[in-house]
Amino acid sequence: MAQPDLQHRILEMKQALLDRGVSLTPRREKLLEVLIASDNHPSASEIHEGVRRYYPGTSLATIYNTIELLKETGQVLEIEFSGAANRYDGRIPDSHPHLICLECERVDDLQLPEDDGSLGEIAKATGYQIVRRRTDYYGICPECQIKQGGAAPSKGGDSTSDL
Amino acid sequence: MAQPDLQHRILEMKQALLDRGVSLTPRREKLLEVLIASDNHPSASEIHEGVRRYYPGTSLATIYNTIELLKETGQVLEIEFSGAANRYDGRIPDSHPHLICLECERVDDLQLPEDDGSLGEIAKATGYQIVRRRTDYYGICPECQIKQGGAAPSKGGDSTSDL
DNA sequence: TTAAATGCAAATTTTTTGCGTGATG
DNA sequence: CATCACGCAAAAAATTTGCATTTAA
Repeated sequence: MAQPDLQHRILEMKQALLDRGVSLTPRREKLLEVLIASDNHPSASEIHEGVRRYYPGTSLATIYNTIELLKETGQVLEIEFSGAANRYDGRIPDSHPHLICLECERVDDLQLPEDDGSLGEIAKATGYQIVRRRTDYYGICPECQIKQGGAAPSKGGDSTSDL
Repeated sequence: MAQPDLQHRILEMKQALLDRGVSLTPRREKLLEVLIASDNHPSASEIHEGVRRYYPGTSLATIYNTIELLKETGQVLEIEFSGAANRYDGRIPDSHPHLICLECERVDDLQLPEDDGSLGEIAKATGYQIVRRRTDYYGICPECQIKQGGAAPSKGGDSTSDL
């Protein structure tokens, strides 16, 4: 759970905060730990609960406040949702695609590389100055497929091509 | 403004609603018109204002209600945002990429084709049953670049490769 | 006349903000 | 002692829901 690269990420984030001139309070350090330890892109509320186990008095506003600092320093990727709470990716803070389960709301990283070359082409074709890309794949995760009574996901089942 | 294909889209949407068994009330017909007439992916509130010009008593709840029907019949694409209102694409209701201006919040369709073949590969690689994809490019639109005092967008300027 | 459509207002949810207090360098 | 961190509570904003009424097939 405390893999070396995850520890390294925590150090990176701490350094980024220090470089920005803010102080590393115990609550903030704990927040970084909780964020990085989570396997599933936690929401602000989930981070709050995690921090509260160690600092029960912590308020949600402080969580949002610190997340804002992390966003400003490029140390966390905010995955925005409309009806639901936003989710945060501290392990890989740069834009990358995600898989989102419509059933259980889990968010997984997608490891396949994106075609970054197309960004330049799109800028050229549209005149937009492009800052970042968001790509999400919405579907049903393997666990939820099983729960729904379907056969095993079988790694290559019939993917709907509904889009 | 009332291009033939746009008229056709309205007819398609009406038929889809009828097929679903709901009635085409005047308010709903006007909503379709407003949605399709808008060049810039209107929000529920903007649609509301448009409908209100003809039916002043219309409530926002009715707008949301009808949008929900359109979503259920696959006749509108909802582009969700966290801090801001969701936007709706009735002209092209199937998943396709969008360009979103961080400055003025305009939303443009991106015409470049997406690689749909990769959906199957991703399903195979992850076990997810994939339903749809969302791809958004966030940046600064040509107009806002000019307003910000930069040189003309020049169709191919330095696109930031920040992501 | 039965069910659907609608307006209105309240409720929900997430995130932000204002203000006062306390810790810290 | 001046600033930053923080808790608390209120505010904001978008969307949903409950309920009563009107409309319409």
